[in-house]
Amino acid sequence: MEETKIVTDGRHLRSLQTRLKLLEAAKEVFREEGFHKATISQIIKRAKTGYGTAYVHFTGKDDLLIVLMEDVMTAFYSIAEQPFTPASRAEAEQLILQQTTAFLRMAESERKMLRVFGEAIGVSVSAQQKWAEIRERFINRIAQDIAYSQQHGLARTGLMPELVARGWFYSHEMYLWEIVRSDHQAPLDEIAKTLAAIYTGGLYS
Amino acid sequence: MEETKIVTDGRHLRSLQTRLKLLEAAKEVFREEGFHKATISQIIKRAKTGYGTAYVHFTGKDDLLIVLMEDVMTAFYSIAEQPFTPASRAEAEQLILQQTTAFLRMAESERKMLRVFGEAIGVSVSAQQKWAEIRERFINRIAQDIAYSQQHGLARTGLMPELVARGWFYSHEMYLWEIVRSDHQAPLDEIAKTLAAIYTGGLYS
DNA sequence: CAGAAAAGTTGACATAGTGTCAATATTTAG
DNA sequence: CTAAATATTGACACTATGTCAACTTTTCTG
Repeated sequence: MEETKIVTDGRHLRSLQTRLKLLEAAKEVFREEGFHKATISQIIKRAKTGYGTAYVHFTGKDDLLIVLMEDVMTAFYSIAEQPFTPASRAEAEQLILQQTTAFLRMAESERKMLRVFGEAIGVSVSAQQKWAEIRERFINRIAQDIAYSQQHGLARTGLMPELVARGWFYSHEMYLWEIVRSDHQAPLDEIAKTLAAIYTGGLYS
Repeated sequence: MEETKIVTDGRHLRSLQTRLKLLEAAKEVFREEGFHKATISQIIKRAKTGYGTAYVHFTGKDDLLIVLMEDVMTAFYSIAEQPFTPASRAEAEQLILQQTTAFLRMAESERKMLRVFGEAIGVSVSAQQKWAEIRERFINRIAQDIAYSQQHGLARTGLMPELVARGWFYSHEMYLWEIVRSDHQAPLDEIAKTLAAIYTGGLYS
């Protein structure tokens, strides 16, 4: 049974301070340099700690980044967990457009850290796992929404909700990275409109 | 004006031999170790050349891999360049399912090298660029196909072909990486069916 | 065909970063 | 005040990269 105890212990307090200094420094260095170019030496220098200290508090660069990602993750989760109980097809379409838009806007508002994270996903196994967590949570939730629509006679049956949800998330995820890198040509709303339209109505209907 | 000259020159011949030995060795090492774990030392050892030699022929590990990707790329291009001139909506749907299936099967048949390439994309800028080339070529071609369908009254208008094509490719690309990593749960044909169904008919039609 | 020039090959070296650990400093407890 | 517990530190060993001056092989030329 794990328990979060409030520690007034001065030693733990100092340790906690150091940990926070390191996290703060890491955030700055990551934003300025990106994941690959950022080094432990840069981080400890800015945090004003010794080299080894970083390895006492974190297992390495990945670990440092993953802790920093928690904030961004909660924002993601709040989008995924939006209630979805439409009574009509029109309402369903509206909700989906809303969710799509919120998802893409996130890319814009959290651009800096997501850029670093996107870079890390390619390199670090633990960053990859963390992202997979976010992704699976999203996909599960969307799959639930699809099942709901199918059960209420709003959406066509005969397609597996989990597979549709995965396809949905994948196209959104890639557009997210595009926006994070500022590679996108079209305005954000146009992208959201297109994604939602294809997902709900398809190209040939 | 560039020209491919046939060289009978013994020096160039030796050089070419070395280059090929390096490429062959690199292919083997990459497949066995993956991109990150593979080292130049391993490669030159297997190619039986000196360390510096690798850097005479290639600018680094990325460059070596990119040359090896050419084969895989041509296979991809042949799928993208399949003719698409359907006369009816049914024919269009059939062609799309075919293309989707071919794309996903590629992931299976070229799994080994694609796995390495997928790893490299996260690390190496040049691998990233090479993949972007493949992607853009695909997207352009699909956008053309969509425009064709729109112009012939088969597909709905009011959506930008380029944006739809991008969404299409993105969901396919991610499923491709999933298959490459053998992470996929559903059988390949089920995935293809779902992707094609959503793309053509949407979820709510 | 000798020997100079050109082209190709090589491994030792400088550089850069990681992660570890024995020594050191600080805090708490008796 | 001293010993034990905890936290911090930087020097060190290690791994890999990319460069370059020296060396080898091939071609050219008188």
